[in-house]
Amino acid sequence: MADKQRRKPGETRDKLMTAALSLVGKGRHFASLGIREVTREAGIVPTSFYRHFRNMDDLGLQLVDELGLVLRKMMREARANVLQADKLMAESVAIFVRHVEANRSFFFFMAQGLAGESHAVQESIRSEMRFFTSELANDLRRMRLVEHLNDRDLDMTCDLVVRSVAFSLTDLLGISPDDEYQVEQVRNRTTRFLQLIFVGAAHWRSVEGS
Amino acid sequence: MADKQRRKPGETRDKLMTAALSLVGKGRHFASLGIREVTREAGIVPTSFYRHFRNMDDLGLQLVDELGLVLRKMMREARANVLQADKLMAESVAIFVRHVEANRSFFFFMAQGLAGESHAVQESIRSEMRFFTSELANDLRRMRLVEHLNDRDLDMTCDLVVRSVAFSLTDLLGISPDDEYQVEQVRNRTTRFLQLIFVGAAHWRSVEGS
DNA sequence: TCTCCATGTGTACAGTTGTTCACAATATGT
DNA sequence: ACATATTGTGAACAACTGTACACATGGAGA
Repeated sequence: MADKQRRKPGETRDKLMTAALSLVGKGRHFASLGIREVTREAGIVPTSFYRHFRNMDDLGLQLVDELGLVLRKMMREARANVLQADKLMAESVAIFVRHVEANRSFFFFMAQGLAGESHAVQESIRSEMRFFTSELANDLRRMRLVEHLNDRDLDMTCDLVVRSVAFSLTDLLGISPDDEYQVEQVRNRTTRFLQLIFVGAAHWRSVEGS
Repeated sequence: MADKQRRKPGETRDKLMTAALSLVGKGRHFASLGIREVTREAGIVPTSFYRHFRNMDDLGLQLVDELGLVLRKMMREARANVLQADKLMAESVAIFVRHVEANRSFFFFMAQGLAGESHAVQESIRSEMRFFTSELANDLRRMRLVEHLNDRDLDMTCDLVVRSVAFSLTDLLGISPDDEYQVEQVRNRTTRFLQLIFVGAAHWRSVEGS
């Protein structure tokens, strides 16, 4: 296959991606990063960059792919740990916050890419979010918590949920991860957002005709 | 006062801000703009930049101020035109979309600044959103549409509304403003988001204790 | 009217950028 | 074990960057 890797499978490649991510994590904006800057951070000579990426946009796209893995891991953990329905939202939010803190740079990158980056990166992130939305819809359907909603309305609900959580990401990244008080604030607010949305979903049919 | 202006009150200053905004409107990210680039676009010599701004971050902050004016104008129009409660949300969303199309570059800048920009710009935009949220809460209170909610819950609801609309901004900016079909899609989806939220708000008390 | 000061210009410079090219090292397939 | 394709290196380049300085200009307050 075209997938047989180089001698050490993408060691420098990883170093470059990690370096870019690290710069983003330090507050730099991905759009303002240059090739030389990234290679410098990675401890690599600038020319080597081109062995792995065509340009910075290319690197961005590959970062989105890795971001996808992070998101999937998060989803898996949520599926495994969120069992009883009553704590569903609070726990999901807690898991989300934990993953954000564990992969801060990745989520920085995601938040930045959502608005304004190279159109390709933007579309990829949006696509990841759509995937997340549809998986969430599947889960909810399976848990039989929303049987009165048709597919379209369920999808809308999940879309709104994912968006709200994604927006909370902005809050979360704006505060220090050590400021447990503020983190708790974000957790609570996000949880209440979700509760509000689901209260709306529970009573949605009754006003659908209006 | 310290406000007595230069001979022509901030003509070049405006040219620089407009130039930066125009570049952002063309797809560039604000964080990646340079002084020379902006002055070139404005038809000004690079050195002149320093007569008006200390650096690009400074210019960004002043752009946020102008953005505030745009938002206030939008709010005023909404207040004047949204009269009957039944069309409230659809009409508000329509007004929002119209303003975005009329000031595309400004909203591009806002969407970019929400995540990642200089911390000061980010905080300013967030502050604008908070202001918007509290004004919305005041209006709803005055219209007596949400009398069963206490202040805290009303504020949460409005917060979620503003966030949802702000996220729709991302959708809106991702499509061509001429693609009326897609714009209509965004309008409809956003409206349904708001309806879902308000259905939730209407039934909120009943589950508050849970 | 004269003077001052905010504003705009031109030149200059050292540092950085993206990218090319020829070359060195090395793991892989045979 | 050898040839080859893949990966890393160093030097080089022209283009661009932010910023400093000395200077021109013209409106406002006296």
